[in-house]
Amino acid sequence: MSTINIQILADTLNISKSTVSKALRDSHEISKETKKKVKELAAKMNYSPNPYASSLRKKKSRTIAVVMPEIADSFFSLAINGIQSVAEKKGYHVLIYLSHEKYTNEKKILGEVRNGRVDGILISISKETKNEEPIDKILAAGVPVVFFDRELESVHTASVTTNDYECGYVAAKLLLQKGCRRLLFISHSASLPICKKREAGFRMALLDAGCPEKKGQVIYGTDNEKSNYQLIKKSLAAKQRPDAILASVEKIAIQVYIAAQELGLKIPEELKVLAFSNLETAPILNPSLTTVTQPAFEIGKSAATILFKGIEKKHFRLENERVIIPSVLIERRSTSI
Amino acid sequence: MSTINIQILADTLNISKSTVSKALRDSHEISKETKKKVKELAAKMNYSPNPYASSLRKKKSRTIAVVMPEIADSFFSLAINGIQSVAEKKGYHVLIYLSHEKYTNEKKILGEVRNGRVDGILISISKETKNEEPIDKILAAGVPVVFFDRELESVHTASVTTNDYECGYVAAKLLLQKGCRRLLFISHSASLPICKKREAGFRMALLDAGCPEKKGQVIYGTDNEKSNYQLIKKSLAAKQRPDAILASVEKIAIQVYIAAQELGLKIPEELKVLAFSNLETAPILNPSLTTVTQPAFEIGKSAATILFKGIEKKHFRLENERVIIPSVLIERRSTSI
DNA sequence: TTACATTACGAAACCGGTTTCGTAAATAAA
DNA sequence: TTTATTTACGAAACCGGTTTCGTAATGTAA
Repeated sequence: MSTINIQILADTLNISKSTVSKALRDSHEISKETKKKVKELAAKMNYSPNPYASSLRKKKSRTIAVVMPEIADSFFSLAINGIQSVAEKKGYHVLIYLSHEKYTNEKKILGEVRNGRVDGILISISKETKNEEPIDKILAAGVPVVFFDRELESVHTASVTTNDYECGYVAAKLLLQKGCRRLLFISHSASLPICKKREAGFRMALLDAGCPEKKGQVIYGTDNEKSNYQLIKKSLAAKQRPDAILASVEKIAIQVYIAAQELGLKIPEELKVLAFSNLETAPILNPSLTTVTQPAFEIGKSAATILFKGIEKKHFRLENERVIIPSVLIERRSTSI
Repeated sequence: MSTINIQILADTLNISKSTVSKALRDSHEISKETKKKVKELAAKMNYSPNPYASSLRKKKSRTIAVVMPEIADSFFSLAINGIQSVAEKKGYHVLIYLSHEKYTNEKKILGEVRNGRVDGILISISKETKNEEPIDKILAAGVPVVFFDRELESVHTASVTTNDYECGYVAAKLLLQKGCRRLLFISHSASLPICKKREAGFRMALLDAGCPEKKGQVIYGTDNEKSNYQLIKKSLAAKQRPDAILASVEKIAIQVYIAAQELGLKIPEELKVLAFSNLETAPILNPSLTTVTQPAFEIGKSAATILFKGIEKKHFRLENERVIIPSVLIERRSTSI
């Protein structure tokens, strides 16, 4: 903790601390000579004002919070990159919180950022989250909130998402076009809006193609990679095994590859695979993976941009901002005929 | 910004704010009944104390900063995970800063966390960083700093790294054992200690194997993926092309795969590849990639643990802490004979 | 009954800035 | 020359907590 403060500067120069404060922030009330003296001394003494003292008085923290389920995931790291790029330009600091997909963690986190710690919040909700109360409390406290990717639809605030329904539809359609008939959608959540939309698109594509609804055409993974692996392996080892898998997230796709490899199932000949994924390695997988690639960086960037509007413009109506940035389907070998 | 503060609680209950403050923190000076009243009202009003007011008085922010070159990289996201897991348990908040491999960015960031904003700093330096001044200033201000992965050796403080020299040696040795003779080490920096150590280990293995030192056996990549791709492609297209590549970082390995694919060079038959990498997809690449896998999570966890010792124990001597957590060589198909 | 200790609380200082407001001195306008 | 205005600065309040210290009321020991 630096022991040098504005009072020391003032005493050293035999002026008042108000003068120092104003001089450092280029107030018109202060003469050029005084400003020069003050700034030189400040530089010499490596003085930098305590941000919390300033925050207390100004009621602005110049800090935002990013609340996410996890970080070791291509989508989320790219999204943070996008968020950070905007925050950096604006001169804001970024606090990172991980819910680890638990509602209770998320609730606790949200309780800790409701009290002036941050000027705004970007959040991608946990799988478990259904209750809007923690977020509503934040909004009630006047702190702007923007959802990115995973939203809670019942909360009236801005969101930046991608066209999940369409992507689910298009992905399933591609698999159908490639001649697959026993499609399996492996989702990482039965309740998250993004997953439900992808699932709905998937189901609709099957209906449109005249495929009868079958039970077991959608299964739900967990957060545990091993149990997902078991689940997938079991499903791929069944007599009536799927001939195509659509994975809702990259972590599941990886387990599908491993399970298929383990079982000696050839992709794409015996099993086609398509995944929602931001894996940089998709083009060099064995075989290269067809993906629905989300604009992760742009989602982060756009969400942050909207958040800053909400922070800086008092009468900006966040709840009217519902941005949808389309994902891109990139065909690769894992779905070739 | 929540408008409800300790004064409002006090007024509502017709007691003083000192009593409220003490009651909320279970001071022995306050009677059970008063504590109960205060806590109930606080809960009812969703009161949560302003952390910056508290920080100002206590001279503790319960916040740490993590300064890294980038975040969209498996190593760094896993490291953050490790850091976060410790911070969470300790009840600390985590600020994330990205230097984007630029010294000037890093310097600016370090200037902004020297003033009470954080109680400690975890840093992995940028490629460009050679000057210890910004970090020394922080240490001089009494803020503990711990390096993780990328350290600045001239600064006297704690560091958590991996056994880079040995890994460089072992990796090269493996490639030699597989019959390769024209090894190429592609490094992402000529100056970073971790890269220099890996390179030194690599060179030593070649010497020990009686391979004459050749120029061009080590080349240096940039931060730009396209230019790395060009560099690699050029090198692989040369007459005397390498028969094995050791990549110092996963981003480079990916470009090697893409370039080899583009040139129709078969891995591992015509080119063996080994990379320092934390890619989750290493086992399912085409072909699966032999890696030196760094204990990213553990490095983050260990660095954070040491940092908190430095924060909490006044007389803990950080400069004596030099932890080295070994990496693991995992053989896969990309180096098979 | 007196002296001393304990309990429970409030007033005020404090952390380190920012902001408001008052004012002396210098300058401009009348 | 007098009055109005501008310039440049300082004193003090303020942000919202925490902490120190003083003290009235009650309890306990001598």
